[in-house]
Amino acid sequence: MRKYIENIAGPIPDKDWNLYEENLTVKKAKKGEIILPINKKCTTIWHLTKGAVRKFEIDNGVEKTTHFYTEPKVFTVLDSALTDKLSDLSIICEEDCEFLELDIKKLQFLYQQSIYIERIGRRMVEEEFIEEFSIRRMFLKLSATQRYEYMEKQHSEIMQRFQLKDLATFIGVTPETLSRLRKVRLSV
Amino acid sequence: MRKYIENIAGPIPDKDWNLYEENLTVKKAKKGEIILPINKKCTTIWHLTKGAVRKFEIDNGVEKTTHFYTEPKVFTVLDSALTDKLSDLSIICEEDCEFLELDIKKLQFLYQQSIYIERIGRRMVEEEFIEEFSIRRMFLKLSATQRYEYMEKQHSEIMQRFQLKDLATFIGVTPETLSRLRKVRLSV
DNA sequence: ATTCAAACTTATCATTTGTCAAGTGGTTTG
DNA sequence: CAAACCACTTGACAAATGATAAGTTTGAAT
Repeated sequence: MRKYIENIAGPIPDKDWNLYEENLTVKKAKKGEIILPINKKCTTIWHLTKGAVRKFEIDNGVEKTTHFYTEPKVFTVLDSALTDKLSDLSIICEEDCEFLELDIKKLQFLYQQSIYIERIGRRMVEEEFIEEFSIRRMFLKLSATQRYEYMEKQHSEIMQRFQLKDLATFIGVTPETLSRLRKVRLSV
Repeated sequence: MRKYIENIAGPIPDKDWNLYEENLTVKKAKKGEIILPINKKCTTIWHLTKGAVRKFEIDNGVEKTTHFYTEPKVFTVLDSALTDKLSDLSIICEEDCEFLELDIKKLQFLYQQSIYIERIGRRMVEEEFIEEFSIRRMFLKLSATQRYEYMEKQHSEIMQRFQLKDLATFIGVTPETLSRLRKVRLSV
């Protein structure tokens, strides 16, 4: 996990890393477990060291997947973690998972102790922002079929570790439509 | 501009703010001017103090608007600014504008001098991330008509200061379709 | 191994949106 | 002032997608 973070945030002195690490708690969760339910305040930064999780919202009773994460990855529900708002997203384990958990209040305290930890925060969010924007551009410039093909090529791991119905809502179509897109694609 | 930034990033000591401010350069641009062309590396953080600008990409010869900004606002093209990649976005002034410009290399140097400036960076990107995600959710859960109504209610300033054809591509429809959505809406 | 539930596919039909083409109104420019 | 341009609208038709319902396959649990 240190290597993963340093790869994004740059080298971190041992002293600062130890301070960060001291505040991490090991957790495990089984496939199907919900690590954050909807309408609960998010107070945790998860460091996914093993497994796969999925973030989704409920829209008129239907799950709409917003993110797929596989190890190694650091994630949270940012607007709930930064404010007093309850999360309108839920996070579920799609495989047996292992995490290092970090309390958001502790992190905000650590930000004051170490410019390197503040930098971890900045760099992680910068990368997430770029990823988030690239997903929106996928909607602006690609048709549903092209979005499926893009995910297939650029994020093939997602195709293997998550369900098609969840990929469907992620790319903004119904599962039935995705099924049709795949059929057409095979016959070409 | 200091007030705007402190409102997001929290109070900043005079010493650190002065360091930040010393590196800002005043610039003006007329309506229609392109402050960042496509295929040029982005090296600037703009602080928009007056006016309105629009970010767009070119998709098969057609402009697709990705962002609308009005004063006060801080913006850049993050992936180009952080890497050596050329920008695939362009930024154009939709009104006569005034900016405070900050060189990205200077900012990265400043990050090492002041944890408060590092914090400005983190907090600004956190807010941008949340905004970016909320736009994507608009695509996931709203129809084209609902996206238009959402923009009308939540971002009425955009309706007044930008063109409908650009709002159309921003919400992911053709200008013709937006025109029809508006017509239906009026008759209801 | 059998059973059951859920994921995935298929089909039909209605709705939404895109494409292409033309028309209107306002603004700019020579 | 006239001409040209641009934003916006409208219309007709084609293509893409959603909704509903039913059928098939897969995988998990007993």
